[in-house]
Amino acid sequence: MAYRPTERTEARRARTRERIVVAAHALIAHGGYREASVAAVARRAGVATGSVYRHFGSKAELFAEVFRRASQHEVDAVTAAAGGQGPVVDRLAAAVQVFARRALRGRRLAWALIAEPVDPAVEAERLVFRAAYRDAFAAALREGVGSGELPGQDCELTAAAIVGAIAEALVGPTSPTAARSGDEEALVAGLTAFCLRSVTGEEPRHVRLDAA
Amino acid sequence: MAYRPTERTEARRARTRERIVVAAHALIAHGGYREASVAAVARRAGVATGSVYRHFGSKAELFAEVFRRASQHEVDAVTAAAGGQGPVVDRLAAAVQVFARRALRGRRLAWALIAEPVDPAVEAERLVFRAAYRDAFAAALREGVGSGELPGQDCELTAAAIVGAIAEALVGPTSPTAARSGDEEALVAGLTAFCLRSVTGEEPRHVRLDAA
DNA sequence: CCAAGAACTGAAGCGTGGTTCACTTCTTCG
DNA sequence: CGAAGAAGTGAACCACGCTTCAGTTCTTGG
Repeated sequence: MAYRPTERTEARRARTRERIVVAAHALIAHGGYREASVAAVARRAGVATGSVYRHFGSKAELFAEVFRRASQHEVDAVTAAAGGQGPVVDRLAAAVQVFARRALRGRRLAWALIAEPVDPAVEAERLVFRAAYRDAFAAALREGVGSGELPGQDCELTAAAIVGAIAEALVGPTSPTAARSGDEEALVAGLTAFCLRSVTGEEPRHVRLDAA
Repeated sequence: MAYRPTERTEARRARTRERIVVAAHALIAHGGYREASVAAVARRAGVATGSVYRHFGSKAELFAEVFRRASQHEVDAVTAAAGGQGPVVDRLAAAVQVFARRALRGRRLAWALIAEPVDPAVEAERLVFRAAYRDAFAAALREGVGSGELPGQDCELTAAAIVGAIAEALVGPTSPTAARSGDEEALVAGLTAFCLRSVTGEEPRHVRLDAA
């Protein structure tokens, strides 16, 4: 025998792998899934297309890792904001704002993470990602309901609805013009107000309709 | 000259076209965009694949029409519910419930209409569709704010957020288990409560954070 | 019935983009 | 240095599904 992988070569290998992930991330953040073909990723990473398959079994596997990393980063920020020590309402407001500001800062990436069409393997990562967001909100909500700071409600449902509301308002196709114009702070403020009303508001009596 | 299209043949042509649209709709409602290949649509409609192109310039054109029809149907129902005569709060509740119940009844179709990846031409139809939903809610909200029934708020933003919240809770990947278990009425009730709180609730004072 | 022309057919064409693989280059160690 | 074997290369391959089109069938008016 003659050649055995050594620390040096493994480090180089790891660095190449990293370059591929970074390149894929950059391409997704710029032009979404569409722009991030395997060939383009390889070109940007400075390797041959075939080399991508030395590090990842498939395109989906590569993208799953990119999603996992990017989403972890985002979720950590929101979870931290929601999980502090102050009043629950303040923490929820902070979490909404962190979510919204970060999404607005990197809108293309946010869309890719939240809504852009991806193949099933990557979709599975997204599910984890969105569930983590939901859980961050749900945990704070449960705490608030438990301590009496918030009225009784289905915390999981409220949390999911909040995630959907933010996503729609920020990156959805019906995003109000404010999301595209410069007034991002107004949008964030409005969204915060919406979310706080939705968790603290009293449900008014209303007619229950049976018609569908 | 000899052959001129007559009423009879035009009627047949229209019927064939209709069968194609219906077939595409059925396939989408069953298995989404994926299952609705041109070949499958043609097979189900009882025509050759090539014949589809006698009626539609492209697959996207066909699907745009299918989306337009299906979405119009849904939006009409929501708009009617939101646009009645009673108190705004009741109408909003009714609109949410109509939206939710219909989506739950045909979940696969709802997903296709609301969230499933489609190509740009169809996406344009979806934009119209979601905007119409938003507008139905926004109109009622503006009325409520105008009459003093609801507290002041950015009605467009609230409406978009409500659409997002419903979509996420019903068909999104973070949809709570209730959406999959049998207890759909509880889900609808919870969602209604969320939406009403979000439009009627008082925004509590909270610390405005500057950190992103 | 026949000619003209429209509708229909379905197999072949084609573009796209992920994946493979025979070959080259590089690294290690006796 | 030279053999062994891993990493890297990129052109060719291939699957998939929309689209086309030459040939066929159907409908109409003379």
